[in-house]
Amino acid sequence: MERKILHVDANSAYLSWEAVYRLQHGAETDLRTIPSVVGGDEKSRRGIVLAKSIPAKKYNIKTGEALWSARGKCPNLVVLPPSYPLYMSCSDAMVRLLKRYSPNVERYSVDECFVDLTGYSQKKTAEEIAWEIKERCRTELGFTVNVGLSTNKLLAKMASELEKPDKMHTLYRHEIPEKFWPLPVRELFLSGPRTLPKLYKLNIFTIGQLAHASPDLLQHHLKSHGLTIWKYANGLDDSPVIPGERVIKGVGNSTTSPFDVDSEKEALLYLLSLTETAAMRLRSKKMLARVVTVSLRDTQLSFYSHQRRLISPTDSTLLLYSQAKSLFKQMCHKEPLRHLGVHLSDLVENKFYQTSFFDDTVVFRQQAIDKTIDEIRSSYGADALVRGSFPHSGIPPLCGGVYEAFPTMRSLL
DNA sequence: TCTGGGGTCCTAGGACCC
DNA sequence: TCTGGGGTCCTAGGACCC
Repeated sequence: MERKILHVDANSAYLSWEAVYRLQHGAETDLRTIPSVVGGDEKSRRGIVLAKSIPAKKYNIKTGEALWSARGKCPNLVVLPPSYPLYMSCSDAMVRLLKRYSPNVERYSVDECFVDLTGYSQKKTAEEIAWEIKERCRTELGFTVNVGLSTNKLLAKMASELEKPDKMHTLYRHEIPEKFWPLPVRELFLSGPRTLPKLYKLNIFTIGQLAHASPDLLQHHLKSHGLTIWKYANGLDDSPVIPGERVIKGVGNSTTSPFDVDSEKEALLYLLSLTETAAMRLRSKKMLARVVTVSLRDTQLSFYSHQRRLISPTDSTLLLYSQAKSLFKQMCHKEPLRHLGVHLSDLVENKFYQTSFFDDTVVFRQQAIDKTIDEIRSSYGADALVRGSFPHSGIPPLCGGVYEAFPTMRSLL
């Protein structure tokens, strides 16, 4: 049976949500009507554009661009700091609205959802539902969305991007030659900045040209990725809409330091801080990690990473930190550091290991300490308990800190 | 006066085994 | 004497998404 899949995408999500919130709290100007962006804090070197208004887009301001560069393009640009809890509640409201049409709602990211309407649209057509969702987001939630409708996730997602904002479009198979193939190939999902030059070299500039290229040729030049985007260009995708919480593959934390980190002492404090939050998230998900990765970015913006596979998986902050520490020492970088990260992966549920593997009393004691620390922090706040090495170090004791706040994303559909 | 932070998946090459 | 070949696991790095 042909599926009916919707892709719902909040327009300029962070910025729209800020605008709606501020209007509801007495603001007179709608931020969506003036050149404005949501951006990170420049003083701590996080100064990039996270979301932009449509007027800001007209100044050629791009997401991810440095704020100083954006101000160069538009001197009276309004810059707002991000407020992530607000975005999460807006995202939740959107998901709740969508679940009134089908239980099969997949939160793809904080501002994008897929809905599988197959079997849930008896009274109205899928087109009518898509239109109604778009209207209700605007009238009931106060922000506009784009809705794409097709028979698979890829085409639904591409349909939602055909025209913005506040639009509903279909992209059914028979519409592919007319609506999809004339688009520049850079518009295609998974055609990123590294792939495009390779496609241009093969004289592929539109999605249609990619669709008609030889899959063998593409595979030869782009490996499996070539075949993936060839399928996408032909509108082929059979990935399912997966409702509910996704099984997490890894948890990581990384941070840009406000100052260049040029001493091992400071670097290790950062790694402890990052490990602490990553391990807390790991424990809150009742998982253990088998692989620890340390990543570094130096002031030249070069990126390095080292990882290590552990003999047995663990969720202990101090065990994970001792691995991070030894990985860091092994990396013996030279340049001052700008950015540090700790990532925990190859996760397993901790119920399998909890009782049988650890008969080591040191490990038991460590688990008890971690549990107590987690409980104190969840009852009295994250800063209720701080390791003694952090005060006056200039380094926050719990870096990252986005605990359960954000939904995870899938890099593939 | 310097481009965040959270993810997922893929690939090449080396180690090691039989 | 002059080193096969297939498979698996591990690691570092790359690419992409929002």
